[in-house]
This record gives sequence, structure tokens and C-alpha cells, in this order.
Amino acid sequence: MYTRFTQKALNIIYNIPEGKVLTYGRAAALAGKPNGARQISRLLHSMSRKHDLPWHRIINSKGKISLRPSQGYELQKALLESEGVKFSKSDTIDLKVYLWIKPVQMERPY
DNA sequence: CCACTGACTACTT
DNA sequence: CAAGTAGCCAGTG
Repeated sequence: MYTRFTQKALNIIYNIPEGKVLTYGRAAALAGKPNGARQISRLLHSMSRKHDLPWHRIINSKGKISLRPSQGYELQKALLESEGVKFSKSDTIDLKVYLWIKPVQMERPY
């Protein structure tokens, strides 16, 4: 079984709307662990396939994709762009525009 | 239980 | 802005 944190994290990730993104840190904080950013990355890595998660909507705090080229970077960028997310010249996403601010009281059960 | 590993972060050089 | 560093903590063996 997974921890409460992990379950909440999955729930959070499911709720990210199209065209919006969350940073690892924000996702972790929303799940109750302000310092659990690294757990988020592992969750995505190990469960995105079986759980059909919108893993591409998670980026790092600098507003950039953390994946390495040829390791999914291009795919993630393409998926985001297809949802309307714009990248700057330096492949950076403007968090002030695209960061998802989770509404209070709205959680779909996982 | 211990050790190790990260798709991380914030801070400091 | 780039590079190094010290915390971070659930999963895995």
C-alpha cells in the first residue's frame, strides 16, 4: 500500500487541468509534504504508465522540464505545447501564467 | 533495519 | 547565470 502522501499526490496530479502545470514542490506541498518534491518525481516515473497520469504537467521550480533530451524531454514538451503551454526561447514555461493554483475544496477521489 | 537512489529545492559561491 | 551543497523522504533491495 501507498502512504497517505502518495495517494494525495496522485489525486492532485489527476486534477491538474489541461494547459496548466505544477512544480514538483507545489504538488508535494499540496499533498502535505512541503519537502517531498523528490517523491513526486518517483511517483510519476513508476506509476504514470499504469495509472495513466498526466505526468507531463509536472515541471521543476525553475519552470523548465527536468527530463533529459532523449529521455522524454521532447515528448513532454510536445504534449504541453499541444495543450497550449508556451515555451520561451530558453525552453522555460512562465509559471506566473501556467502554474495551476488549486481551488480549495475540489477533489475528485482517486 | 540500514543504505542507496532520485524527472527536486533553496541557498551560497 | 552556472555550479556546488546540504536537506529532503518514500520506495526498493
